[in-house]
Amino acid sequence: MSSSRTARERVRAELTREIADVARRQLAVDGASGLSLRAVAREMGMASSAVYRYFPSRDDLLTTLIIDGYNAVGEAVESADAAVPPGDHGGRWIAVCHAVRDWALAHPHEYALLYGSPVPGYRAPQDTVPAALRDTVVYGRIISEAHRAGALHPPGADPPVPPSFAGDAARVRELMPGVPDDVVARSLIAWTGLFGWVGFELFGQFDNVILDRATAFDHAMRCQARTLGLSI
Amino acid sequence: MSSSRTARERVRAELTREIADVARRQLAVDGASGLSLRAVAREMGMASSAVYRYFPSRDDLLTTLIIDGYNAVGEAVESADAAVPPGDHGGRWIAVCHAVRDWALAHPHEYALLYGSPVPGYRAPQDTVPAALRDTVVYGRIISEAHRAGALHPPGADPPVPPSFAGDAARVRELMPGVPDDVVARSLIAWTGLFGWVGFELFGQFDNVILDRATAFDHAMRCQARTLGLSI
DNA sequence: TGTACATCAGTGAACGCGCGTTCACTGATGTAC
DNA sequence: TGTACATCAGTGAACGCGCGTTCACTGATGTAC
Repeated sequence: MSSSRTARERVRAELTREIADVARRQLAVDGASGLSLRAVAREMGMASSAVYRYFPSRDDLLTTLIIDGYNAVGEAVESADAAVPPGDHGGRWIAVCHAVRDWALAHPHEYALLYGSPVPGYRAPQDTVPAALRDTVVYGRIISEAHRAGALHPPGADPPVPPSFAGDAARVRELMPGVPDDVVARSLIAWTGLFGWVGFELFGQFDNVILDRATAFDHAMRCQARTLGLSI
Repeated sequence: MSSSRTARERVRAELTREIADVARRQLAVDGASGLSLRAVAREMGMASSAVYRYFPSRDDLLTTLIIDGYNAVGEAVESADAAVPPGDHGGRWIAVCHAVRDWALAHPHEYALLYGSPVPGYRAPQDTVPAALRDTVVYGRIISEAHRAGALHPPGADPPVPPSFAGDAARVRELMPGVPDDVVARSLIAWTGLFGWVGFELFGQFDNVILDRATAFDHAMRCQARTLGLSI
């Protein structure tokens, strides 16, 4: 009977999800290298060997968590972007910035797993790539649309783009169609600046120095918008 | 005899240093969470318990590595800065950027230890703070001197600095005396942008996208210089 | 609808490993008279 | 200068722990006739 077959499969899918959830909770407490299959099994109330019915190894579990994490950031960024009128490109940028930071503050260990030091001994498979690009796609769309709308007015001339940058610019341009090389360069700077700021805040570099972090962050990202040529 | 006393003390100091060196080498291979006192002892050819004569715990060893790491970056940044004429503030900024990136590429795991996700279960003591600020001090001096020399000409007006930023700006200003709040804000952006870029490059976010990394980095930091108002 | 068989989930014991840290000890090095 | 004593470095065994992964197994669930 096909309905009972899907019943078994549904249970399986649910348990798989539950294991990932438990693992994510442990990740949130102990960090990536503290994640262990045995601890997950313990919390699930099952034998450690049983987990292997669902994930063939610890690394596979980790890969799942990474993909889920990228998707979670991606979703947060997508809905933050969608909540702003499409023509308000500066507002969309700011919304995306706050979405990234808010998610990072809410899930620090998960953020560290995605954007921090790589887990020793673990090499991410290519499966993570599409999920990893989800937030970047949104960002690219904002820049691309702003450019097409003629809404980018950077305050000054950048140094001339070196010709050898062309190849990299072309690859990045797949995410922001129609945008010239100098805008690509500026966009990269703003994007890495966003994650650099969030990383500094999260990993302790701002301790005892920057205290009113929401204010500083918001202002910094508004400055970035200005530099990008977006009006806010 | 005081000379023999210092002889013993010299041996002790040397062994302490050697243990740290071995640990640093292992850190470079396995990353921070792969560092173990037992493995260090093994490579030193001594009993694992003997290491406790030199470092009271694994965390103390880690603290030493962190402090040494910050000092190494600091030194690299200091000498890069010193190699450029003091009046060439833009050149000094670029030199500092490359010093940070070069050091990071040469010591990726150590960089991750300093600027990446914190090691789970380890809390850095306050002893690391002065070393951690060494590179920042150099940066602050460049900005401060450029400002005093009237060499900062940012290309456009930033959004107005929110009044609640004043406290944080004052704290940062201890590292860059005499600099107004808006310059402080821009400086923070460029600084976090530098580390954000290096982090992206080191932790794999640029894989398959940015390939000619030296070119892209150099150009990006030159753009940052322009945004800061430095001439290059 | 009922029965024989195949598939799958979960168990529990085991393998082999490495870790941080403690502790009583042996020798060697330094100190005081 | 020589001897008795104190300090220190280093040993090796042990404690107690947790880990990833394998494997032969028991039952339960699903399938085919």
